Amino acid sequence: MHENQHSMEPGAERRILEAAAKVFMMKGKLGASMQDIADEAGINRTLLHYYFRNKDKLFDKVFEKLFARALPAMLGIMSSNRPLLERIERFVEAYTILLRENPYLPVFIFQEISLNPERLAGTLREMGINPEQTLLGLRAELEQAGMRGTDPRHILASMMGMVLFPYIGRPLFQTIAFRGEEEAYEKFLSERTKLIPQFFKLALAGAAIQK
Amino acid sequence: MHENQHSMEPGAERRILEAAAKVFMMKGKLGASMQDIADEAGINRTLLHYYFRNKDKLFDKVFEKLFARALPAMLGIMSSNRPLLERIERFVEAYTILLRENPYLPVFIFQEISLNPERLAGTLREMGINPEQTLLGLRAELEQAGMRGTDPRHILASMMGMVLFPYIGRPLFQTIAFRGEEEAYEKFLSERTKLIPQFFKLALAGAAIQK
DNA sequence: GTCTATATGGCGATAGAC
DNA sequence: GTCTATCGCCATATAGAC
Repeated sequence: MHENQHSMEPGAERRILEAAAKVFMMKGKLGASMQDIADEAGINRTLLHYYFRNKDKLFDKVFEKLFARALPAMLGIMSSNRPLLERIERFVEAYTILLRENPYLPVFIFQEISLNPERLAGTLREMGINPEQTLLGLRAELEQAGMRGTDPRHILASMMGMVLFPYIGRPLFQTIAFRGEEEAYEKFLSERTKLIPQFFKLALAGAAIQK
Repeated sequence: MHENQHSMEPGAERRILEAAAKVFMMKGKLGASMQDIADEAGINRTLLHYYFRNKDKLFDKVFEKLFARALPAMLGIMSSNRPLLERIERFVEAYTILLRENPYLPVFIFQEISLNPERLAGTLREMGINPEQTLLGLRAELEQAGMRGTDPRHILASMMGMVLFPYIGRPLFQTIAFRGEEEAYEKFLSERTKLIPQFFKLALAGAAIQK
Protein backbone atom coordinates (compact mmCIF):
# COMPACT_ATOMS: atom_id res chain seq x y z
CA MET A 1 0.00 0.00 0.00
CA HIS A 2 2.73 2.41 0.93
CA GLU A 3 5.63 1.03 -1.14
CA ASN A 4 7.72 4.18 -1.31
CA GLN A 5 11.28 4.86 -2.38
CA HIS A 6 12.64 5.70 1.03
CA SER A 7 12.94 3.55 4.11
CA MET A 8 9.68 3.44 5.95
CA GLU A 9 9.69 2.39 9.53
CA PRO A 10 8.11 -1.04 9.39
CA GLY A 11 4.71 -1.17 10.98
CA ALA A 12 4.41 2.56 11.25
CA GLU A 13 0.85 2.35 10.13
CA ARG A 14 0.02 -0.20 12.77
CA ARG A 15 1.78 1.79 15.46
CA ILE A 16 -0.22 4.84 14.49
CA LEU A 17 -3.45 2.90 14.62
CA GLU A 18 -2.65 1.60 18.08
CA ALA A 19 -1.77 5.05 19.33
CA ALA A 20 -4.88 6.51 17.73
CA ALA A 21 -7.09 3.82 19.26
CA LYS A 22 -5.70 4.56 22.69
CA VAL A 23 -6.09 8.32 22.37
CA PHE A 24 -9.53 8.19 20.75
CA MET A 25 -10.80 5.87 23.46
CA MET A 26 -9.47 8.02 26.26
CA LYS A 27 -10.36 11.47 24.92
CA GLY A 28 -13.17 10.78 22.49
CA LYS A 29 -13.19 11.51 18.77
CA LEU A 30 -13.41 15.27 19.08
CA GLY A 31 -11.42 15.58 22.27
CA ALA A 32 -8.45 13.89 20.68
CA SER A 33 -6.28 16.12 18.50
CA MET A 34 -4.03 14.90 15.72
CA GLN A 35 -1.15 16.25 17.81
CA ASP A 36 -2.18 14.05 20.74
CA ILE A 37 -2.12 11.00 18.52
CA ALA A 38 1.19 11.94 16.93
CA ASP A 39 2.73 12.40 20.38
CA GLU A 40 1.41 9.05 21.54
CA ALA A 41 2.83 7.38 18.44
CA GLY A 42 6.09 9.31 18.73
CA ILE A 43 5.95 10.75 15.23
CA ASN A 44 5.45 14.05 13.49
CA ARG A 45 1.93 15.33 13.19
CA THR A 46 1.89 15.63 9.42
CA LEU A 47 2.76 11.98 9.05
CA LEU A 48 -0.71 11.15 10.21
CA HIS A 49 -2.03 12.97 7.17
CA TYR A 50 0.47 11.20 4.96
CA TYR A 51 -0.79 7.80 6.09
CA PHE A 52 -4.47 8.44 6.60
CA ARG A 53 -5.20 11.63 4.68
CA ASN A 54 -7.37 13.21 7.38
CA LYS A 55 -8.73 12.78 10.86
CA ASP A 56 -12.07 11.35 9.79
CA LYS A 57 -10.48 8.60 7.76
CA LEU A 58 -8.10 7.78 10.59
CA PHE A 59 -10.95 7.61 13.02
CA ASP A 60 -12.97 5.39 10.71
CA LYS A 61 -10.12 2.93 10.46
CA VAL A 62 -9.72 2.87 14.22
CA PHE A 63 -13.41 2.45 14.82
CA GLU A 64 -13.68 -0.40 12.35
CA LYS A 65 -10.81 -2.20 13.99
CA LEU A 66 -12.21 -1.80 17.48
CA PHE A 67 -15.70 -2.65 16.41
CA ALA A 68 -14.47 -5.78 14.67
CA ARG A 69 -12.73 -6.72 17.89
CA ALA A 70 -15.85 -6.30 19.99
CA LEU A 71 -18.69 -7.63 17.89
CA PRO A 72 -17.71 -11.21 17.00
CA ALA A 73 -17.89 -12.29 20.64
CA MET A 74 -21.44 -11.08 20.71
CA LEU A 75 -22.43 -12.80 17.50
CA GLY A 76 -20.61 -15.93 18.59
CA ILE A 77 -23.15 -16.70 21.25
CA MET A 78 -25.90 -16.09 18.75
CA SER A 79 -24.70 -18.41 16.07
CA SER A 80 -23.07 -21.33 17.89
CA ASN A 81 -25.08 -24.48 18.43
CA ARG A 82 -24.08 -25.47 21.95
CA PRO A 83 -26.43 -25.81 24.91
CA LEU A 84 -27.66 -22.48 26.20
CA LEU A 85 -25.80 -22.51 29.50
CA GLU A 86 -22.54 -23.45 27.87
CA ARG A 87 -22.95 -20.69 25.36
CA ILE A 88 -23.53 -18.22 28.15
CA GLU A 89 -20.39 -19.35 29.92
CA ARG A 90 -18.28 -18.99 26.80
CA PHE A 91 -19.78 -15.62 26.03
CA VAL A 92 -19.07 -14.25 29.48
CA GLU A 93 -15.53 -15.59 29.44
CA ALA A 94 -14.79 -14.14 26.02
CA TYR A 95 -16.08 -10.73 26.98
CA THR A 96 -14.34 -10.72 30.32
CA ILE A 97 -11.00 -11.25 28.62
CA LEU A 98 -11.74 -8.65 25.99
CA LEU A 99 -12.89 -6.06 28.51
CA ARG A 100 -10.05 -6.63 30.91
CA GLU A 101 -7.71 -5.59 28.11
CA ASN A 102 -9.95 -2.89 26.66
CA PRO A 103 -12.00 -1.39 29.47
CA TYR A 104 -12.88 1.74 27.51
CA LEU A 105 -14.12 -0.20 24.51
CA PRO A 106 -17.84 -0.33 25.31
CA VAL A 107 -18.27 3.32 26.16
CA PHE A 108 -16.27 4.30 23.10
CA ILE A 109 -18.29 2.15 20.74
CA PHE A 110 -21.71 2.91 22.14
CA GLN A 111 -20.95 6.60 22.28
CA GLU A 112 -19.83 6.67 18.67
CA ILE A 113 -22.79 4.65 17.44
CA SER A 114 -25.10 6.81 19.47
CA LEU A 115 -23.73 9.99 17.91
CA ASN A 116 -23.46 8.52 14.45
CA PRO A 117 -26.10 5.85 13.95
CA GLU A 118 -26.28 6.33 10.17
CA ARG A 119 -22.89 4.77 9.67
CA LEU A 120 -23.84 1.55 11.45
CA ALA A 121 -25.63 -0.20 8.61
CA GLY A 122 -22.74 0.36 6.24
CA THR A 123 -20.17 -0.80 8.78
CA LEU A 124 -22.05 -4.02 9.41
CA ARG A 125 -22.32 -4.65 5.70
CA GLU A 126 -18.60 -4.10 5.19
CA MET A 127 -17.88 -6.54 7.98
CA GLY A 128 -19.99 -9.12 6.24
CA ILE A 129 -22.49 -9.33 9.06
CA ASN A 130 -25.98 -10.20 8.00
CA PRO A 131 -28.46 -9.31 10.74
CA GLU A 132 -31.32 -11.11 9.01
CA GLN A 133 -29.58 -14.42 8.91
CA THR A 134 -28.04 -14.13 12.36
CA LEU A 135 -31.45 -13.43 13.76
CA LEU A 136 -33.05 -16.46 12.14
CA GLY A 137 -30.46 -18.75 13.66
CA LEU A 138 -30.78 -17.14 17.05
CA ARG A 139 -34.52 -17.42 17.14
CA ALA A 140 -34.65 -21.09 16.32
CA GLU A 141 -31.76 -22.15 18.51
CA LEU A 142 -32.50 -20.28 21.70
CA GLU A 143 -36.23 -20.73 21.51
CA GLN A 144 -35.97 -24.40 22.35
CA ALA A 145 -32.91 -24.19 24.58
CA GLY A 146 -34.60 -23.59 27.90
CA MET A 147 -36.69 -20.45 28.10
CA ARG A 148 -39.77 -21.53 26.25
CA GLY A 149 -42.11 -18.68 25.52
CA THR A 150 -39.54 -16.04 26.28
CA ASP A 151 -38.10 -14.02 23.44
CA PRO A 152 -34.47 -15.17 23.37
CA ARG A 153 -33.35 -11.65 22.71
CA HIS A 154 -34.24 -10.84 26.29
CA ILE A 155 -31.67 -13.36 27.42
CA LEU A 156 -29.11 -11.83 25.14
CA ALA A 157 -29.82 -8.28 26.25
CA SER A 158 -29.69 -9.30 29.90
CA MET A 159 -26.42 -11.08 29.43
CA MET A 160 -24.86 -8.19 27.58
CA GLY A 161 -26.00 -5.76 30.22
CA MET A 162 -24.80 -7.85 33.13
CA VAL A 163 -21.39 -8.24 31.57
CA LEU A 164 -20.91 -4.74 30.22
CA PHE A 165 -22.36 -2.56 32.95
CA PRO A 166 -19.50 -2.94 35.43
CA TYR A 167 -17.17 -1.65 32.72
CA ILE A 168 -19.37 1.04 31.24
CA GLY A 169 -20.28 2.41 34.63
CA ARG A 170 -17.04 1.59 36.37
CA PRO A 171 -15.95 5.03 37.60
CA LEU A 172 -19.38 5.73 39.04
CA PHE A 173 -20.10 2.30 40.43
CA GLN A 174 -16.64 1.82 41.85
CA THR A 175 -16.83 5.16 43.61
CA ILE A 176 -20.26 4.68 45.11
CA ALA A 177 -20.25 1.00 45.94
CA PHE A 178 -16.56 0.31 46.50
CA ARG A 179 -15.27 3.53 48.03
CA GLY A 180 -13.19 3.83 44.88
CA GLU A 181 -11.02 0.87 45.81
CA GLU A 182 -9.41 -0.56 42.67
CA GLU A 183 -8.45 -3.97 44.03
CA ALA A 184 -11.84 -4.67 45.51
CA TYR A 185 -13.42 -3.78 42.19
CA GLU A 186 -11.09 -6.04 40.27
CA LYS A 187 -12.09 -8.87 42.55
CA PHE A 188 -15.72 -7.98 41.98
CA LEU A 189 -15.22 -8.19 38.24
CA SER A 190 -13.57 -11.57 38.52
CA GLU A 191 -16.38 -12.96 40.63
CA ARG A 192 -18.89 -12.04 37.96
CA THR A 193 -17.32 -14.39 35.45
CA LYS A 194 -18.64 -17.32 37.44
CA LEU A 195 -21.60 -15.56 38.93
CA ILE A 196 -23.36 -14.51 35.75
CA PRO A 197 -23.65 -17.98 34.22
CA GLN A 198 -24.66 -19.28 37.62
CA PHE A 199 -27.34 -16.66 37.79
CA PHE A 200 -28.84 -17.82 34.50
CA LYS A 201 -28.64 -21.38 35.67
CA LEU A 202 -30.64 -20.49 38.76
CA ALA A 203 -33.17 -18.59 36.73
CA LEU A 204 -33.66 -21.55 34.43
CA ALA A 205 -33.96 -23.87 37.40
CA GLY A 206 -36.52 -21.55 38.92
CA ALA A 207 -38.43 -21.47 35.65
CA ALA A 208 -38.53 -25.25 35.59
CA ILE A 209 -40.00 -25.33 39.10
CA GLN A 210 -42.75 -22.92 38.19
CA LYS A 211 -44.24 -25.30 35.69
CA MET B 1 -30.18 35.67 40.44
CA HIS B 2 -30.59 37.75 37.33
CA GLU B 3 -32.72 40.58 38.63
CA ASN B 4 -31.91 43.11 35.94
CA GLN B 5 -33.46 46.45 35.02
CA HIS B 6 -34.94 45.36 31.71
CA SER B 7 -37.63 42.81 31.05
CA MET B 8 -36.15 39.39 31.01
CA GLU B 9 -38.06 36.63 29.40
CA PRO B 10 -39.22 34.57 32.37
CA GLY B 11 -37.59 31.20 32.60
CA ALA B 12 -35.01 32.01 29.97
CA GLU B 13 -32.38 30.31 32.04
CA ARG B 14 -34.44 27.16 32.32
CA ARG B 15 -35.26 27.20 28.62
CA ILE B 16 -31.57 27.47 27.83
CA LEU B 17 -30.74 24.60 30.14
CA GLU B 18 -33.35 22.41 28.50
CA ALA B 19 -32.11 23.25 25.04
CA ALA B 20 -28.52 22.71 26.10
CA ALA B 21 -29.34 19.35 27.66
CA LYS B 22 -30.98 18.21 24.45
CA VAL B 23 -28.13 19.36 22.22
CA PHE B 24 -25.38 18.11 24.51
CA MET B 25 -26.99 14.70 24.73
CA MET B 26 -27.44 14.40 21.00
CA LYS B 27 -24.10 15.80 19.83
CA GLY B 28 -21.83 15.33 22.82
CA LYS B 29 -20.06 18.04 24.77
CA LEU B 30 -17.51 18.88 22.09
CA GLY B 31 -19.74 18.15 19.12
CA ALA B 32 -22.29 20.67 20.32
CA SER B 33 -21.54 24.30 19.53
CA MET B 34 -22.85 27.27 21.41
CA GLN B 35 -24.61 28.23 18.20
CA ASP B 36 -26.40 24.87 18.11
CA ILE B 37 -27.66 25.45 21.63
CA ALA B 38 -28.69 29.02 20.93
CA ASP B 39 -30.63 27.88 17.86
CA GLU B 40 -32.37 25.16 19.82
CA ALA B 41 -33.31 27.66 22.51
CA GLY B 42 -34.33 30.25 19.94
CA ILE B 43 -32.06 32.97 21.27
CA ASN B 44 -28.93 34.84 20.32
CA ARG B 45 -25.65 33.08 20.81
CA THR B 46 -24.10 35.68 23.06
CA LEU B 47 -26.95 35.36 25.50
CA LEU B 48 -25.59 32.01 26.50
CA HIS B 49 -22.48 33.74 27.69
CA TYR B 50 -24.52 36.34 29.48
CA TYR B 51 -26.31 33.67 31.48
CA PHE B 52 -23.61 31.06 31.92
CA ARG B 53 -20.34 32.88 31.24
CA ASN B 54 -18.79 30.11 29.12
CA LYS B 55 -19.38 26.73 27.60
CA ASP B 56 -17.74 24.75 30.37
CA LYS B 57 -19.90 26.33 33.04
CA LEU B 58 -23.02 25.75 30.97
CA PHE B 59 -22.08 22.14 30.44
CA ASP B 60 -21.40 21.63 34.12
CA LYS B 61 -24.83 22.95 35.03
CA VAL B 62 -26.46 20.69 32.46
CA PHE B 63 -24.51 17.67 33.58
CA GLU B 64 -25.36 18.24 37.22
CA LYS B 65 -29.03 18.51 36.40
CA LEU B 66 -29.07 15.37 34.31
CA PHE B 67 -26.96 13.47 36.77
CA ALA B 68 -29.24 14.48 39.60
CA ARG B 69 -32.15 13.21 37.54
CA ALA B 70 -30.55 9.83 36.93
CA LEU B 71 -28.86 8.92 40.17
CA PRO B 72 -31.59 9.08 42.84
CA ALA B 73 -33.48 6.19 41.23
CA MET B 74 -30.36 4.12 41.58
CA LEU B 75 -29.76 5.10 45.18
CA GLY B 76 -33.42 4.63 45.95
CA ILE B 77 -33.22 0.89 45.61
CA MET B 78 -30.14 0.94 47.77
CA SER B 79 -31.59 2.81 50.70
CA SER B 80 -35.24 1.77 50.88
CA ASN B 81 -36.24 -0.90 53.33
CA ARG B 82 -38.75 -2.92 51.35
CA PRO B 83 -38.45 -6.58 50.44
CA LEU B 84 -35.83 -7.25 47.80
CA LEU B 85 -38.19 -8.24 45.00
CA GLU B 86 -40.42 -5.27 45.58
CA ARG B 87 -37.42 -2.97 45.51
CA ILE B 88 -36.33 -4.48 42.22
CA GLU B 89 -39.76 -3.91 40.74
CA ARG B 90 -39.83 -0.29 41.80
CA PHE B 91 -36.33 0.27 40.56
CA VAL B 92 -37.06 -1.15 37.14
CA GLU B 93 -40.27 0.83 36.84
CA ALA B 94 -38.61 4.07 37.86
CA TYR B 95 -35.80 3.64 35.38
CA THR B 96 -38.07 2.55 32.58
CA ILE B 97 -40.04 5.75 32.92
CA LEU B 98 -36.90 7.85 33.13
CA LEU B 99 -35.28 6.21 30.14
CA ARG B 100 -38.36 6.32 27.98
CA GLU B 101 -38.24 10.09 28.31
CA ASN B 102 -34.45 10.39 28.22
CA PRO B 103 -33.07 7.60 26.07
CA TYR B 104 -29.72 9.30 25.55
CA LEU B 105 -29.17 9.87 29.24
CA PRO B 106 -27.08 6.80 30.09
CA VAL B 107 -24.65 7.10 27.20
CA PHE B 108 -24.27 10.79 27.88
CA ILE B 109 -23.55 10.35 31.56
CA PHE B 110 -21.27 7.36 31.29
CA GLN B 111 -19.34 8.94 28.46
CA GLU B 112 -18.80 12.14 30.38
CA ILE B 113 -17.78 10.35 33.57
CA SER B 114 -15.49 8.12 31.57
CA LEU B 115 -13.75 11.10 29.96
CA ASN B 116 -13.71 13.13 33.14
CA PRO B 117 -13.59 10.85 36.16
CA GLU B 118 -11.83 13.39 38.38
CA ARG B 119 -14.93 15.53 38.60
CA LEU B 120 -17.07 12.68 39.94
CA ALA B 121 -16.07 12.82 43.60
CA GLY B 122 -16.77 16.54 43.77
CA THR B 123 -20.13 16.20 42.03
CA LEU B 124 -21.26 13.50 44.42
CA ARG B 125 -20.21 15.61 47.39
CA GLU B 126 -22.12 18.62 46.07
CA MET B 127 -25.19 16.48 45.64
CA GLY B 128 -24.93 15.42 49.24
CA ILE B 129 -24.41 11.80 48.39
CA ASN B 130 -22.32 9.89 50.87
CA PRO B 131 -21.08 6.66 49.30
CA GLU B 132 -19.81 5.33 52.62
CA GLN B 133 -23.15 5.56 54.31
CA THR B 134 -25.17 4.39 51.33
CA LEU B 135 -22.97 1.36 51.08
CA LEU B 136 -23.38 0.42 54.73
CA GLY B 137 -27.15 0.46 54.43
CA LEU B 138 -27.08 -1.51 51.22
CA ARG B 139 -24.85 -4.20 52.63
CA ALA B 140 -26.93 -4.83 55.69
CA GLU B 141 -30.30 -4.68 53.96
CA LEU B 142 -29.66 -6.76 50.91
CA GLU B 143 -27.46 -9.27 52.64
CA GLN B 144 -30.39 -10.74 54.50
CA ALA B 145 -33.01 -10.14 51.86
CA GLY B 146 -32.64 -13.30 49.83
CA MET B 147 -29.26 -13.88 48.30
CA ARG B 148 -27.33 -15.06 51.29
CA GLY B 149 -23.62 -15.30 50.66
CA THR B 150 -23.77 -13.25 47.49
CA ASP B 151 -22.33 -9.76 47.50
CA PRO B 152 -25.45 -7.63 47.08
CA ARG B 153 -23.58 -5.34 44.76
CA HIS B 154 -23.70 -8.09 42.17
CA ILE B 155 -27.46 -7.91 42.25
CA LEU B 156 -27.34 -4.19 41.82
CA ALA B 157 -24.87 -4.31 38.94
CA SER B 158 -26.90 -7.00 37.20
CA MET B 159 -30.06 -5.05 37.57
CA MET B 160 -28.53 -1.85 36.31
CA GLY B 161 -27.04 -3.63 33.33
CA MET B 162 -30.24 -5.43 32.41
CA VAL B 163 -32.21 -2.23 32.53
CA LEU B 164 -29.72 0.10 30.88
CA PHE B 165 -28.22 -2.03 28.12
CA PRO B 166 -31.21 -1.90 25.77
CA TYR B 167 -30.94 1.88 25.86
CA ILE B 168 -27.18 2.24 25.79
CA GLY B 169 -26.82 -0.21 22.94
CA ARG B 170 -30.08 0.53 21.25
CA PRO B 171 -28.92 1.49 17.75
CA LEU B 172 -26.69 -1.56 17.52
CA PHE B 173 -28.99 -4.04 19.17
CA GLN B 174 -32.07 -2.83 17.37
CA THR B 175 -30.31 -3.10 14.04
CA ILE B 176 -28.90 -6.56 14.57
CA ALA B 177 -31.65 -8.27 16.48
CA PHE B 178 -34.74 -6.37 15.32
CA ARG B 179 -33.93 -5.53 11.70
CA GLY B 180 -34.02 -1.92 12.85
CA GLU B 181 -37.76 -2.02 13.48
CA GLU B 182 -38.71 0.72 15.92
CA GLU B 183 -42.10 -0.59 17.00
CA ALA B 184 -40.84 -4.09 17.69
CA TYR B 185 -38.08 -2.63 19.80
CA GLU B 186 -40.47 -0.47 21.77
CA LYS B 187 -42.49 -3.56 22.53
CA PHE B 188 -39.33 -5.33 23.55
CA LEU B 189 -38.50 -2.54 25.97
CA SER B 190 -41.97 -2.67 27.50
CA GLU B 191 -41.77 -6.40 28.01
CA ARG B 192 -38.60 -6.03 30.01
CA THR B 193 -40.34 -4.01 32.69
CA LYS B 194 -42.14 -7.15 33.82
CA LEU B 195 -39.54 -9.59 32.69
CA ILE B 196 -36.56 -8.31 34.68
CA PRO B 197 -38.17 -8.54 38.11
CA GLN B 198 -39.58 -11.92 37.11
CA PHE B 199 -36.10 -13.00 36.16
CA PHE B 200 -34.76 -12.18 39.60
CA LYS B 201 -37.69 -13.94 41.17
CA LEU B 202 -36.84 -17.08 39.25
CA ALA B 203 -33.20 -16.82 40.19
CA LEU B 204 -34.11 -16.52 43.85
CA ALA B 205 -36.47 -19.46 43.54
CA GLY B 206 -33.73 -21.45 41.87
CA ALA B 207 -31.31 -20.50 44.63
CA ALA B 208 -33.79 -21.73 47.23
CA ILE B 209 -34.07 -25.10 45.51
CA GLN B 210 -30.32 -25.55 45.42
CA LYS B 211 -30.07 -25.56 49.19
C1' DG C 1 -31.04 42.03 28.50
C1' DT C 2 -30.29 41.77 23.78
C1' DC C 3 -27.91 42.53 19.73
C1' DT C 4 -23.70 43.37 16.09
C1' DA C 5 -19.06 43.37 15.36
C1' DT C 6 -14.72 41.77 16.33
C1' DA C 7 -10.78 39.60 18.66
C1' DT C 8 -8.34 35.38 19.72
C1' DG C 9 -6.69 30.80 19.57
C1' DG C 10 -6.55 26.14 18.30
C1' DC C 11 -6.63 22.66 15.03
C1' DG C 12 -6.92 20.36 10.65
C1' DA C 13 -4.86 20.51 6.39
C1' DT C 14 -1.55 21.45 2.64
C1' DA C 15 2.81 23.19 0.31
C1' DG C 16 7.21 22.41 -0.36
C1' DA C 17 12.21 21.54 1.04
C1' DC C 18 15.08 17.63 1.98
C1' DG D 1 8.87 9.32 3.99
C1' DT D 2 9.78 12.94 7.02
C1' DC D 3 10.13 17.50 8.39
C1' DT D 4 9.10 22.95 8.82
C1' DA D 5 6.32 26.66 7.76
C1' DT D 6 2.03 28.41 6.83
C1' DC D 7 -2.82 28.91 5.45
C1' DG D 8 -7.63 29.11 6.57
C1' DC D 9 -11.47 27.91 9.17
C1' DC D 10 -14.50 27.71 12.90
C1' DA D 11 -15.93 28.22 17.58
C1' DT D 12 -15.39 30.49 21.89
C1' DA D 13 -15.34 34.65 23.98
C1' DT D 14 -15.64 39.67 24.67
C1' DA D 15 -16.47 44.76 23.63
C1' DG D 16 -19.64 47.91 23.19
C1' DA D 17 -23.99 50.10 21.11
C1' DC D 18 -28.84 50.18 22.04
